[in-house]
Amino acid sequence: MEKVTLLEVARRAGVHPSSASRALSADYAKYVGEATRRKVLRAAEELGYRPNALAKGLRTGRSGVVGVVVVDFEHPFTSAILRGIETSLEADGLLPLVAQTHESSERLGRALEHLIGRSVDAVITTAVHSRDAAVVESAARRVPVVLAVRTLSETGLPTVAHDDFAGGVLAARHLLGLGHRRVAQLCGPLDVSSFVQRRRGFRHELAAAGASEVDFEMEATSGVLEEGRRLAGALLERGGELPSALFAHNDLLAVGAMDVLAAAGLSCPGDVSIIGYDDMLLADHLSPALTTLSLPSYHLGQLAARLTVSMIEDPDSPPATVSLPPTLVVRGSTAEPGSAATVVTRAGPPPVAASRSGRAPAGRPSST
Amino acid sequence: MEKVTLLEVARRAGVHPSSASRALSADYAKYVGEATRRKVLRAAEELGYRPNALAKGLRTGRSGVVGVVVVDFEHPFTSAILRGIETSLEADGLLPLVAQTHESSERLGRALEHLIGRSVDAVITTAVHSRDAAVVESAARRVPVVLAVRTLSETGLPTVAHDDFAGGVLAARHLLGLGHRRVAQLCGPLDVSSFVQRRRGFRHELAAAGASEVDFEMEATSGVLEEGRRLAGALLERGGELPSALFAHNDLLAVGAMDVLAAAGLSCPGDVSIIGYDDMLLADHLSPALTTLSLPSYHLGQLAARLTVSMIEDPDSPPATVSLPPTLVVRGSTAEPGSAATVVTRAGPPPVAASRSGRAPAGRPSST
DNA sequence: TTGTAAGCGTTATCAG
DNA sequence: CTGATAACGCTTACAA
Repeated sequence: MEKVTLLEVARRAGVHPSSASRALSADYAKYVGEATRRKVLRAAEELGYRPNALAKGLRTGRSGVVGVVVVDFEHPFTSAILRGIETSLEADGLLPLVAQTHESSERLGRALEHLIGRSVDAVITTAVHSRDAAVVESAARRVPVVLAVRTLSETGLPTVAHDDFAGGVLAARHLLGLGHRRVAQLCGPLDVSSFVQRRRGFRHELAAAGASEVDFEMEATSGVLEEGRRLAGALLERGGELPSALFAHNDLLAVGAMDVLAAAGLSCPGDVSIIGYDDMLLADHLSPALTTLSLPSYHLGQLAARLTVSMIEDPDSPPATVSLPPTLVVRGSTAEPGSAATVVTRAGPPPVAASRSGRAPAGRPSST
Repeated sequence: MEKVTLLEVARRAGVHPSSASRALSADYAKYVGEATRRKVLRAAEELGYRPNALAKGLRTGRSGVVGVVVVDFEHPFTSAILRGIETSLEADGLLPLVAQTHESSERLGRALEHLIGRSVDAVITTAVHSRDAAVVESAARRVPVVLAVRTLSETGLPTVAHDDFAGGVLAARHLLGLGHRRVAQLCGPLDVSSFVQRRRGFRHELAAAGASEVDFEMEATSGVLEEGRRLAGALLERGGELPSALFAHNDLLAVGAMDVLAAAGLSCPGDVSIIGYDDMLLADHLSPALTTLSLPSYHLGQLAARLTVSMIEDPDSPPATVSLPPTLVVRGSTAEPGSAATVVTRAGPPPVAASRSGRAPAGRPSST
C-alpha cells in the first residue's frame, strides 16, 4: 500500500494519464467515455489511489486549505469558533490550518507568512490587535483575509464579529433597570476592538441614562481570573464609595472580582452586583450563578467560514461585514442595589430550561 | 508584492536557479561561494521572496505539516493538548493541520485520508475508539502515526497517554482513605481506552481493600453534564442503599451528578462524596469545590509532538510508549462518610496556593 | 472522446 | 563552487 500515482492508475487502466485525470475529476468526467471512466475508476480503486494534494495544489494554485490564526486554543470561545469554521469549511472540501499568536504581533506576522507560504486559499484571523493593521494588510494583498471576532476598521477587510457595543449596552441597561446608578467597568485589554466596543456601549448607555461611571481607568492585561482579582483589589483599595455594580468584560474577570469581594466580606449581589461576558461553561454553576452575555460563537465561526469561501470564489466581491448580537442571561449575581445579602447554600441545579443559551447545536463536547 | 519565485531571485542575482536554491537552503549554503550567497540573499530580500512550500514539499516529499486528529475543539483538554503540540512542533518548523471526528469512526477515516493526501509528515490522533484499530493501522502503513490520550494497544503504535489506571487507583485510594466502603462509578463511554482504564484502576484498588462497588453498570454516552444527570438519576431511582461516594469519570459528569443529588435533597459531601476527573476550569469555584484529578495535558501534547518528530526523523525507531500520571486535587466535594451536612455560603476564593495544579505554564488564556 | 506536451516552483544529481 | 537537467505528481490547453 505504498504511494500510488495517477500514472500507475492510467497504466493499469490502459489509458493515457490525462484521461485518467479527467475521469477522476468531477468537472471533466463528462468529457470521458463511459467505458474508460469505468476502467479508470476500477483501477484507482484496486490500487488504492490517493491523489497527491500537493501536486494538485502546485498545478492549480489552490491548496484547499484555509489558514486560521487564533490567539490560543484555550482562549474563551476560540474552540467554539474553530468548531464552526471547521464544520462549515468541511462542506466545501476545505481544511483549516491553525496557528496561534499568544497575543504577540510578531507571531501573528510569522503565522501569516507561514500560512501564505503554504499557499492557503484564504486566511481567517481572530487574533488581531489594533496595532496589527499593517501586517494584516500586507497579507491581505497576497491572499483573501477575513477578520473574525476582533475588527480592524481602518483596513476595510471583510469582518464577522460579535456586536460588542450592543453587549455593552445590554449590560448597562440591565444594571440600570435594576436601579444601579453607580457602576464601574473591569475592562479587558483596550488594544483589542472587542473590549473597546464593550466599554463604549456600556458608557454610551450609562450616559444616556445620566448614571455615573466610577472613575476607574485600569484595564486588565488579559482576561484571566488573576487579572479580575487584581482589578477588583485595586478598586477596593482605592477607597471612597464603592460602586453598587460591576461590569466585567469577561466571565473570568468577573469570577476573579467575586473572589476578592467575598474575601473582603462583601456579598454578591447583596453589596455589589456583577455581570460578566461570554457565558462560559459552568458560569451557571457558580455561587451566585453568574449573570452574563451569551455569544453565538459557533455560528460566528460558520459565518466567517462562509464569507471566506465566497472570498475565495470571488476575491473581488465587496468586503461584507457581519455583526452578531449577544444575548443577556440573567442569573443570580445581579440584583437591585442594597438588596439584603441572601445566604446561598449552593448553586443547585440550574432551572431546567434557559440554563445556558446560545450554545453550539447538539453534540456538546464529551469527555475522555 | 505578487508571487516571487526562486527563478526571479536567481535572475536578479545573476546566478543559476540551483545556486539560488542552495544559497537559501540552510543545509547547502556551505557549498556556495560567499559572494554569490550574498547576492542571492539580497535579491531575495529586495524582491520579498517567499519559498513555495507546496513545490518544495512535492519535490522533497516532506510537507512540514503534521496532521492532528481530535474529537472536537471543545472536548475537555483538547485545547491544552493542541497548545502543547503546536508549541512544540513550532520549534521544529512544523505546523499542525487539525481535523475533528466528533467521535465518528467514519469521520476519523476521512480525516486520515484527507491528511495523508496532503502529504503530512506524520499524524497524531487523540480520537480513537476501540473499534478503530483497522483504519488507524492502515494509515500507519503510509505515514508515522502517534496515538495520544487514547490508546489502541493491539496496534503497537507509539503512544503517549495519561495514566488513567493510576488515576482510578488514586481516586479509589482517596475515597477509601476517607472511610468509604460503598461506592459507585459514573463511567464514561467504555469504547474509549481512557475510561476503561479509569474503571479498571478504581475497581482494582477497591477490590484490594475489600470494599464493595455498587452494582451499577450504566455508562455515559459522552462525558457531558446531561449524562451525569442521567446516570445519577438512574442511580437514585434504582432504590436500595445509596453509595456514600461517587467516582465520576470526568468533571462534567460529576457536576451533573451533584445537580441531581442536590435536587433530591441530598448534600455533598454530607450524604454523598463526589470525585471528578480532569480538573477543568472553574472546578475550584463550584460549591462545593470539586475534588478531582488534574492532568498534565499540555505536557502530554508536547511529548506527543516530540515523539512525532522523532518518528519523522527515524520512522523505524521502536514505538515508544509514555504514560503520564495524574495528580489528586482534594477539595470540598469529598469527606468522611456521614459527616454532618455543612452549610456552605459560597465557594469563596480558593486557597491562594494549590488552587489549581498541573496546568499549562504561564499565559493562561486571556479573553476577547 | 482521447492523446500530446508543457509547466506549476523546487531541489537532487550530475558534470564541469 | 556552479551550471545544466531532470523530476516530484498533477492538470489543462490544444491538437487529433
